[in-house]
Amino acid sequence: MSAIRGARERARSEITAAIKDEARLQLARDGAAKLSLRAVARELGMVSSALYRYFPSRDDLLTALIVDAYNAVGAAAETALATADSDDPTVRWTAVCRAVRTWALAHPHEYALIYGSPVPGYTAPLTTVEPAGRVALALLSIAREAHADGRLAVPPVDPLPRTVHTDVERLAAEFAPGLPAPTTAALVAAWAQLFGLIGFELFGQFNQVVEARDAFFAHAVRGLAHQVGLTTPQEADAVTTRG
Amino acid sequence: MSAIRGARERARSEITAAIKDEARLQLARDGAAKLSLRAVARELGMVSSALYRYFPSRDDLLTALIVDAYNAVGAAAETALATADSDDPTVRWTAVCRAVRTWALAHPHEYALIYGSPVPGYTAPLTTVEPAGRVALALLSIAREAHADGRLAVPPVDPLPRTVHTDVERLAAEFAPGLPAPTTAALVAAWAQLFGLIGFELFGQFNQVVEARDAFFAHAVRGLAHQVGLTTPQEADAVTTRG
DNA sequence: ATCGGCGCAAGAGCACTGCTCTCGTTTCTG
DNA sequence: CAGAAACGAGAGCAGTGCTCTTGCGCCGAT
Repeated sequence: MSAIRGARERARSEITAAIKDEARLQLARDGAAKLSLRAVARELGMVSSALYRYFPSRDDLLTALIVDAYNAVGAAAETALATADSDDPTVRWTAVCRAVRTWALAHPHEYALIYGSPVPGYTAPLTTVEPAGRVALALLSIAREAHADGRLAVPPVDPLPRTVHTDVERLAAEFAPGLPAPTTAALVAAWAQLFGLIGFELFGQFNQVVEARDAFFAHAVRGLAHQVGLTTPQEADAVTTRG
Repeated sequence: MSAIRGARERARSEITAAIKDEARLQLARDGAAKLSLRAVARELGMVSSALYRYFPSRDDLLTALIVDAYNAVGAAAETALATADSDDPTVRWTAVCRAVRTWALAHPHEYALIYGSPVPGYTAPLTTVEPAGRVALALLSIAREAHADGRLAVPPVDPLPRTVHTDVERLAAEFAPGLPAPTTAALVAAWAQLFGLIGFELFGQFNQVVEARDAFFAHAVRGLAHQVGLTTPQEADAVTTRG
C-alpha cells in the first residue's frame, strides 16, 4: 500500500470524483428522483455501462452523495461553531442553527436527499450514521460547554418518563458525560424540531403562512435555545438562583 | 346537472375511485417514486393508455393522492380533537399530536408524500393548500379555546421581531382573532416542530438514538404545549398571577 | 327508432431509464 | 514477460411515462 499506487488508482479516484460532481450538478438541477446514470455518463463523454465500474448501482451513487451531503452540512455546522466570536451559548446555538439553515437553502435537493423522504426501496447503509450525527454533536457540544460554564438552566419540562431517561442517559454517557438527563432529552427534541422548521420552510409548507422567513427562524431558534436551557451570560445568575 | 347523470358518469367516477385505490395500494407498498401508471393499469385489467382518460399525467394522479393524504391526516387530527374527553388544553393538544403521529406511522409513504421531499419538477397546485391547513387549524383552535377559557399563558419567548409580528397578526386575523401574537408565533413554530419530531422518527433519524419512541414523543409534545403556553386547569391561576 | 357525435379502451410506437453481458484493449503485477 | 485484473464500448433486455391513431359502444337529439 504505497502512497502512489500508479496511474490507474489516480485515474480511478479522479473519475469517481468527476462522476460525483456531475451527479451533484444534476441532483441540484433536477432532484434525486430524476438523477440518471445515463445522463451523467453522457455528460462525461462515456457510455453508461462504464459507469458501473465505479458505482455498482444507482443507489450506490446516491449513497455516496448522501454521505457527502451529511458531511457538508455537518462541516457547515462545525465551522459555524468554531468561528463563532462569542462564548454566549445562545449565540453559538443560533450560529449553528443558522449555518444549517443557510446550507439547506443553498442546497435544497441535497437537503431533501438526507432529511426528506428516503428514496423507496433504499435503506441507508451504516456508513451514513456517523456523518449524519455531526450536526447533532455540534448542538450537543454547545450544551456541554454551557453546562461546564454553569450557563445551563434545567429545562422547564415535565419529569422524564423512565424509558426516555434510560435513552438519554445512554446518549449522554457516550457523547456528553455529566449532562443532565432533561437537558439531553430537550436537546434531542430541539434537534428534530430544528429540522422541522427548516424542512417546512424549504418544502413550501410556510408558503402563504410565514413570509419573514429569516426573522421567524431566528425567533424560533431562540425559543429552541431556551427550551434546551441555554442562557445568556447576564441571565445566568437569575437562572441559577431561580432554579 | 341532475343528480343522476347516467351510466357514463357513474362508471367514470367508479373507475376513477378504483384507480386511486389501486394507486394508494401501490403507494403504500412501494412508495411514491415507484408508483407506475402501467402497473396500476395492469392490476386493474386495463391498458395503460386508458388510464390517461382519467388522469392526464402521472403527476395529476399523485396530486389526487396528495390531496387525499392531507385530508386523511387532517380528518384524523379533527376527530381526535372532537372526541377528546377532556377540556384540558394540554390533553387536547396531546391528543391531536398523537393522532397525527399515529396516522403517519400507519401511512408512512403517504406521509412522506405530503411532508417529505417534494417530488422533483412537481409543484403542488393550490388545491392542496386548504387540505394542508387542517392540522394547523386544529392546533390553532386548541389555543383559541384555551385563550377564551383563560388557560393560555404568554409563551416564554423573546419579543417578536416586527416582521414576524405582522406575519402572525395576519394569520391570527384570519384564523384566530384575538390570539396574542407571541402565542400565534409559538404555535406556528410548534406546528413545524411537531412534524420535525414525526419526520425524524419516521425517516430513521432516530435510529440508534431514541428507542422509547412513544414516551419520547409524548414528552416532547408536552414541551411543545408548554412552549405554546397551554396550561392545565390547576396551574392556570399560577400562570395568570405569574404573567 | 335512428343516427351522428362523443367518450372510451386498445394497441403501436417513441424516447427514455437501470442494468447485464460480451468483447477487445489497456494497465498493473508476480 | 506473461497472466490477471481493470477498463471502455456496444448491444440488448425489461421496464417506464406519454402520444397518437383506430375502431367500438353508449347517449341524446331528431
